[in-house]
Amino acid sequence: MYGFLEHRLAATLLEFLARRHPGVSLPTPVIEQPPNVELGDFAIPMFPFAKPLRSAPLKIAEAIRTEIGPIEGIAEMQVAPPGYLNVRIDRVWLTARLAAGEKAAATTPSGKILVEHSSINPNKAAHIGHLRNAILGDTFVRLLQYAGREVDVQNYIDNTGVQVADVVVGFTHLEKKSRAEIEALTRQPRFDYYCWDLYARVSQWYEQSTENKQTRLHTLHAIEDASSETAAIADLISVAVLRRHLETMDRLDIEYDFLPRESEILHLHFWDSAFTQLKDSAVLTFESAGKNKGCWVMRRAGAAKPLTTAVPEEDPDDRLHVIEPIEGVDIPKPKDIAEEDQKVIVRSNGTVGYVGKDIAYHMWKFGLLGRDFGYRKFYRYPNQHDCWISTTDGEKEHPHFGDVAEIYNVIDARQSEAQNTVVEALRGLGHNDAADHYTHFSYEMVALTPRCAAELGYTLSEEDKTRSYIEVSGRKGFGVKADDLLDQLIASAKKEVDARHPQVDDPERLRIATQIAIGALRYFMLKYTKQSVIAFDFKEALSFEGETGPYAQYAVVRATSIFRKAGTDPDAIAVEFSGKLGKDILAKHLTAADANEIWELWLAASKTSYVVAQCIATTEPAYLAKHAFQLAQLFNTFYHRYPILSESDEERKQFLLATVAVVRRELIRSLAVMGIEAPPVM
RNA sequence: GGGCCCGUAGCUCAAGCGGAUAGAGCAUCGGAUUUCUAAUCCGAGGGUUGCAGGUUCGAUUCCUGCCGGGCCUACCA
Repeated sequence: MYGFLEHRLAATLLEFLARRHPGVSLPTPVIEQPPNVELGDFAIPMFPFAKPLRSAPLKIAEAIRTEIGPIEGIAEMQVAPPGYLNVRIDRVWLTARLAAGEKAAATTPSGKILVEHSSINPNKAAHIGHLRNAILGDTFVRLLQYAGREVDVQNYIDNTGVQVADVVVGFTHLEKKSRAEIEALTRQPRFDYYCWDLYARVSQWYEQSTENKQTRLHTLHAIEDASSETAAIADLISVAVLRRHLETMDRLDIEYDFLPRESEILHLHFWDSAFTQLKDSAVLTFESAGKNKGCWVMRRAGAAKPLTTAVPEEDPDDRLHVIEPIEGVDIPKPKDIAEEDQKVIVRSNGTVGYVGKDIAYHMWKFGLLGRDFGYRKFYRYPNQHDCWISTTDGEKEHPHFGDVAEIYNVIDARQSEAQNTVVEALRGLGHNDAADHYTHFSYEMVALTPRCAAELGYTLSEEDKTRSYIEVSGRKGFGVKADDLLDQLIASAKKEVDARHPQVDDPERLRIATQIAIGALRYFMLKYTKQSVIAFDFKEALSFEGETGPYAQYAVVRATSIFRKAGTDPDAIAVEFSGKLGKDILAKHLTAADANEIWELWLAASKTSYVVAQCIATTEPAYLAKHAFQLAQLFNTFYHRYPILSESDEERKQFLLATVAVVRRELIRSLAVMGIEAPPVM
């Protein structure tokens, strides 16, 4: 509603100025909100018009005010020094519509959108870094759906890389387990935790001898042969861990539609198809000499001349790659600088790297590959929604995945180089339209504060102690597991609920505590802007007070309890106010002496769709978190200042109730987009 | 070396395309509960927006140069 009015105001203003000053090129008016409601609801700085119109800002504002004529939804305009045109919304116009529950005007019909998120390597338990990814991704999905878009959610499973091989090595070489024994272990409730520890042990074991390290290579090769025992074990492990990840994310109401796996990209020869096209269009070139001799390479944009002295040992930690220096390992400096402008896609031994497979996968996403996955049902959510997985020979009947016009990849900022390579490959193939609709939804990592690391029992170097944060490391088993954090949050919330509501039965108390825990966690991950590194701290994450999910949930609970006490239905009351009688009451109470404070609530409540649109345009869900918090904050202040049920003026009481009803509805909607439910009591 | 990101109150973070007096939460201190139950509210203190220039009516925001920190830069995934 708010955005609709803003848009109308801007358009009318520009049209007016263009008519009044034909032939003058004018800047787009900036529309913002004045510092306080006393001044109005929109503020338009006139300074940018001063030069082109060769007139003083105040004079322009005055001319607009007196000459522009009536605009539907706008009540009046005022000129304010040093050069603003302040605009007041027609309060009855807006509130009556808002009470009716209208959402923003329908978006222009457009195709399906594919969102890829989570993409956790299926070799160990999910940790807080994965939570940020999944929560950002899932919230973005909900934002798109709120705006009326159709969305497919995909979770890319990298099940053939070294990270899975490492855990296989752990089972077969460290623990000397048979396939049957491993299979029995996969049925443990938290098999992913077992793998978490084992993965860390394997990394240490590799460092003990070069012989041990050889095992990794042999295992990796064995996995590539789909008919081998090792491949069967790898599949057993990765599928079991994947199932655990789905369960963990389901605790947070995060669901997927399709799980494309790297094994199928390999076995269904996606790469062959992509490779042919990439060669034909000369995106890839063969190196016959030099450092990259025998490789197929891509030229890299804005490339680098590394001066690396210390370093690299891989830790292929999902799509969130962590690279850690290994002491005593010295890598020679690259000599030929020109070769550093190249990105190796196919190695000299003929095997294709990760980026190559990603290029093929993205060609498939846009329907440009000419091949498709096989599909079978893999996981059914409690709400009967099916999640599909890729296979080589699937079911005949399946939904149509891929082949979309627009995609979003929720992937850590550390991967932007790789993401750019994929986009450039698409451009090189002539698919500029696809490249233009490829969005890397980039965000910063979650790290641990030194204090948090110490709490987890890790001993830190003196250098680490001085850092503001320390990266998590799957390879070292250094991090906070997602399920552990959730368990801790639930336990903490449960204690409070138990103390406050002894009359409620225990299963219900647990249900409420779980909703609060999810609210706290999801809000925590959303309140930071994407480009901010979250330095994870238990104290902050476990907080239920102040700018938190439970604070907003509590506002809804309070609002709900007013209606329960009053014995009325909030939505019915709101709708009544869109009628003639309601409008009369609104007109009376919104223009009263103390009306500004209550009007602020209505105004804030009118912004949900506007904020959602902003979140989508900027791929920044944090704005919605802020919106929900502000609504809750305004409501809490209002709640304290205005006793509602004891209001003696019946008409005013209805007005206050309508205010609560609308704010409550918008708060519930906003929280729902963040995947947060308000419990019945708190 | 090159690319991307960050530096704002004691701490953690905000600040729509450059706009009016730089805002929240936490922490600290002082208040509010016969009420729609305080996971709440009210108030106070706390800022040379890393430093130095530049652009202009106006800069936390844009440009340049420093200082400090992070990530990326591999025939790993």
